[in-house]
Amino acid sequence: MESLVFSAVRKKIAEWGEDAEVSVSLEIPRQESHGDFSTNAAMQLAGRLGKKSRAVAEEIVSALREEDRRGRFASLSIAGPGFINIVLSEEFWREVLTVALEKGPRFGASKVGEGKTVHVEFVSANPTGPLHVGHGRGAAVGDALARILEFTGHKVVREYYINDVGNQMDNLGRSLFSRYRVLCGRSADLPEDGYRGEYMIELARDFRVEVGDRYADVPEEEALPVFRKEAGDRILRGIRDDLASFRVTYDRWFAERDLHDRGLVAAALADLRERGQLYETDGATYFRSQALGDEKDRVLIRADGRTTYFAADVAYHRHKLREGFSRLIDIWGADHHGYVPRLRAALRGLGEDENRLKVLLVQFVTLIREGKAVQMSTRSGEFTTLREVLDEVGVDAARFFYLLRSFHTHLDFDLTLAKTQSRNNPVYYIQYVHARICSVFREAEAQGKALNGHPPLSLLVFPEEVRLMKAVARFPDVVSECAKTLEPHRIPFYLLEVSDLFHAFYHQHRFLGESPERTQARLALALGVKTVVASGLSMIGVTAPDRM
RNA sequence: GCGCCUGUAGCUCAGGUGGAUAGAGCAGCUGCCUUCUAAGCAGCUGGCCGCACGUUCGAGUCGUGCCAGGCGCGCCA
Repeated sequence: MESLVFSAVRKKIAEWGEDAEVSVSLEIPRQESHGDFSTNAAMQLAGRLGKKSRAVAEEIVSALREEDRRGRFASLSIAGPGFINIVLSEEFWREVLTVALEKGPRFGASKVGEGKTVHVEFVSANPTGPLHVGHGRGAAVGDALARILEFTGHKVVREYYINDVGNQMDNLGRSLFSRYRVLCGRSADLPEDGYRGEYMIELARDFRVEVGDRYADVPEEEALPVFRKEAGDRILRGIRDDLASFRVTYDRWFAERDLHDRGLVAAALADLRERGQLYETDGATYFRSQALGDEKDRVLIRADGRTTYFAADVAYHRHKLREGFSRLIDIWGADHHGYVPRLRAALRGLGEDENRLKVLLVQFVTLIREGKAVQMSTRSGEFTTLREVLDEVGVDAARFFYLLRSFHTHLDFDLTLAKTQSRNNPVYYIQYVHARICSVFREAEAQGKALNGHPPLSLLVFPEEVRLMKAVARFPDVVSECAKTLEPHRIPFYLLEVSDLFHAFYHQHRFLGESPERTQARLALALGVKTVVASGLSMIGVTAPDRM
């Protein structure tokens, strides 16, 4: 559709013998009265040709008229400084609606990603405590992107990287041991930087129910391996359950431990060493990251011989690239942004194409309740968990609110608004469209007017009807735009637009009670709307209810 | 000090590769339910797009410099 007009304009440019370097754009004007499409071609070309832009526009318009053998252009006009405004025939939009009805749930699906494999790593919170609201945003964004990429033909692997190695796990084990000892009636102090959240006490209680006081008097160093593992495993299980409740599932859970056990960290280090990227100072092994764009060189092996977290991460990304993914997408919290340059440096140091890696930094979330920010602090264990938010506002509202904002900006998550089951809540506004259409279909069925055969779409002539057809037709472009920019928030915004148009139509016109032909045509239109709404909602992981 | 993100209506935010009169929700004010779901519709009020230069036919959008907020700058993960 767009491409049709575009190529026609392009062709004219070529006929003039101009180099095609001129940047000509074709866009959907903000103002409805400026047509369905608009191009600035004449203004771009006028300077080059040394002619008046309106004169150039005249020539392009007449050329377009010749080109248009199938009568797709309802009108072509020149406006302002030389814009060419194009109005497509209503027949054109009916054709697109027909396509939407034929394709159903596959409408908007594409093959742009065919043959491409994408690895999406997201959340990957350390297994030291339950997921909080910030993780929820990463989960919503990562999952939505995965769904969008799949819909556009990519082969997607979703992965959770588990940081189950390092000081923090010892700390976690000690914290659990301490809580456990207290429950057993022994005295015990929490470690200095121990995890002091309420959940640790619950974990200790659960564990004690299973093993009794067996470890109560075992020396800490001896008990530690057991407690470290128990704590990590149990917390990870909780994370997995929370994510499942949030409708987020993974294809793989990748443990950092495995990288070490399989020798992948050593292999990555050896690789870098061979490429001359390492050197030693003060007993530690450094990576020459500064020369590759980082602000300074980074330690990979500490003076005491242990590898750093960064070393494992280098190995992890090297491993993923070697699996052959066309593209790696890492979704991180904004607090990790300083880490990006060193990781890119690592890829370059390994001789890999750093452009295969895309890191998306998701900005922070502030919970708002009754107009005031809810304070959070992971250290003291006082934070709002994802679970609590889900219990309070529900999965649909939570996912929707997380995705309603571009992840580049801070998110104020208004719990009070998300929770209201009223007209104020935009989730319901959209879901209501779906429920209303289903209701209409039920009623049509009951009256023996169900949709069948080939509805006479030529009866769709009212402005509200044409606007809806255009909105439905835009869906494939919205989806592919999301896949290109990796910006899922465009989906909810599109859905809100469609919903606006539908509710306006619904209020002004009736589906049933018109002539049988008109009823058929409008039911077809409703089905088209239902299709894109259901499809769009599924893209962001929100349900499309049949009734509300 | 350096780096990343952000600055648009009272509040929260949209504004495809620069385009024509800058949009939505909330909040506030008016109207509309004997008709397929009022979780809805129609309307009103509300703007120096942080500030200043620059690029050009044309800037919320691009560049530079300020100002403000958030987040980072470990042989932690």
